[in-house]
Amino acid sequence: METDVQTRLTLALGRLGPRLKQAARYVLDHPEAVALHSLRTLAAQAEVAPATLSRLARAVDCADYEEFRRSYQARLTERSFAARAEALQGAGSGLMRDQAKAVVGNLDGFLAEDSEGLIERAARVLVAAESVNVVGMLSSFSLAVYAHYVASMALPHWSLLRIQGGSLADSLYDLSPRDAVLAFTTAPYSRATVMACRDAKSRGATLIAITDRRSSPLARLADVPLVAEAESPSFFPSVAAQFAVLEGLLATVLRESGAPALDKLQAVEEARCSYREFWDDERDSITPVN
Amino acid sequence: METDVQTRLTLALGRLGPRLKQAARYVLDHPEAVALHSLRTLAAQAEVAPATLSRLARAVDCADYEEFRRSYQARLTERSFAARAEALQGAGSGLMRDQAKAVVGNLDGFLAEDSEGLIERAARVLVAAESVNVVGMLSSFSLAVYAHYVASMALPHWSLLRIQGGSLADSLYDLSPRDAVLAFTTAPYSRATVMACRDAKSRGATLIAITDRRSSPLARLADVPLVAEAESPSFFPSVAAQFAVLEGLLATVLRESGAPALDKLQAVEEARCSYREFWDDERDSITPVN
DNA sequence: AGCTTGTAGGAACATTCGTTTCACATTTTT
DNA sequence: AAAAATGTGAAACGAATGTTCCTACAAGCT
Repeated sequence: METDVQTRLTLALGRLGPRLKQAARYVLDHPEAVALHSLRTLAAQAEVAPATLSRLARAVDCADYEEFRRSYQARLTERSFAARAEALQGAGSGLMRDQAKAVVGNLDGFLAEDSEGLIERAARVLVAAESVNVVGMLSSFSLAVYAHYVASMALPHWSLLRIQGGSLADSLYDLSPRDAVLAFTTAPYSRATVMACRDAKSRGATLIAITDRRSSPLARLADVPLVAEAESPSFFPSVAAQFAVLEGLLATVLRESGAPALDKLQAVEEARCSYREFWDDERDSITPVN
Repeated sequence: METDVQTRLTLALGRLGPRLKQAARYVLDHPEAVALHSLRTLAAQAEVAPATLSRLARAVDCADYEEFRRSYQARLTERSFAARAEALQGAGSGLMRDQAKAVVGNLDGFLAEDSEGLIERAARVLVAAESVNVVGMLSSFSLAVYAHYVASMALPHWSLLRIQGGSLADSLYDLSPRDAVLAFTTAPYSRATVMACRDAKSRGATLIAITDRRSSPLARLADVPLVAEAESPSFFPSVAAQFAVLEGLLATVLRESGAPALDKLQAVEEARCSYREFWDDERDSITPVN
């Protein structure tokens, strides 16, 4: 039986001690590092004693650390052959590659503008606002969900607007000029979202919009329009680039909100330790099926 | 002026002595050998004295042989979009720019593997499955929401698993080996998601997982693991790259499912024309405020 | 011829490599 | 509770690494 070292390593994870497991994790996540760096530098990267890696190699039935490493070198050369073949093949069949290229292109388009300045302005607005109302429908709903999730960990004055009774505009009746709206839309634009934003603006609220075109209804309406295209090789628009923009915005907001927000984030992180613990504990009892 | 070492080597070929030229030829023909083997073994392969390689490194303006080798290691690690990621760097050092770089980096990490093959395999599973169950919690919930949204337009046998009564495992009781699960997780891994997937696997269902590390519980459990890192300059993980992967997967699934799915998509598109119309009509009446 | 210049191989060098040993801490068993 | 078994890090070991001398050789010049 000639199984891959990477596979053997995965299977072995259960019966390894804590430090060996830590080393194995690092190796699983950074296979190329094994091939390219020395045992000692790899140990430093994994924050593990050199001897641990030597032991790890033998824990997966390698005679040597050298044998262990050779298998990763092989992996790397094979991979590069495959990549070369892929590159030679060109634009024909790589749907995933096209998708990735489109996403990077969309992101590029956003960065071409004064992205940093726009993000800063948007972040200041969101930090200063008395309440932030997140809106997004259809394909943009996932953006709204994500913004709400991150905010729920550190930003108490953020809330997600949901549809209730056909329209969500009702939720905005009590908006004041000191409030803000964070809205997401891509074509085809949701009637509900656009109407909610117009309503909010009419009440004096500040509007931050992440949208796909400068000509979109929200881009024209927004005080700070963040435009990232949704180009993709397939029928439906891509939201990945807009997610990147949203993440950048959220990161900036968290930085600007200072200590209180970060403290709260820390607290929530700690509260989640059970999950992390669970991950460590359970991995032993999970039996691979394939 | 920072040209590639391989290029500099080609240009230098003329002004090199016979043995140095012989060494240079071997290096040009076997670039990966420089990255993977030691100076001495490489010298043996090229049938050249060790010192010659040391000299060769300096002949192309490298301070060290180590610097020389590093450039070849980078070549191997180099990911298709690395150049563009570098280009994104630009002058400013803003948070948004770092975020964008991280996202592109995460995406590259995925493309570096046999991404196309994995996506194809995953797509075939999802198309063949009798039912597809989408699972994702916490920050990954947005991915699940998006997958469900796209599927709701064209793929009738897809459904989104939600928490009901504390656990979502209940929804999986009737899974058979002909069903599939599409799961999303990033650290900290949701207990509910992992348990649901273990349950599904124990019932024989096929598991497709988009996750952040090869050592994550789902990567180990999955029949087709799609690993895109969630690296980001801030505290919370980035899901943008995973969205790109998901979009690529969905696009492939739609292509594979053939005419029926596309017809349905078309129908839904038409049903949404009202929105598009609305957008066209309203654009004139909305007055920009900033 | 003699002298200079440039190139290459071999040996010695300090450094770094992977390995092993041993002592200590932790866990499990008796 | 004591004892055995296991996992781990620090230090020491020989082997291998990359570098730097030094010498030998060949070609070009006066």
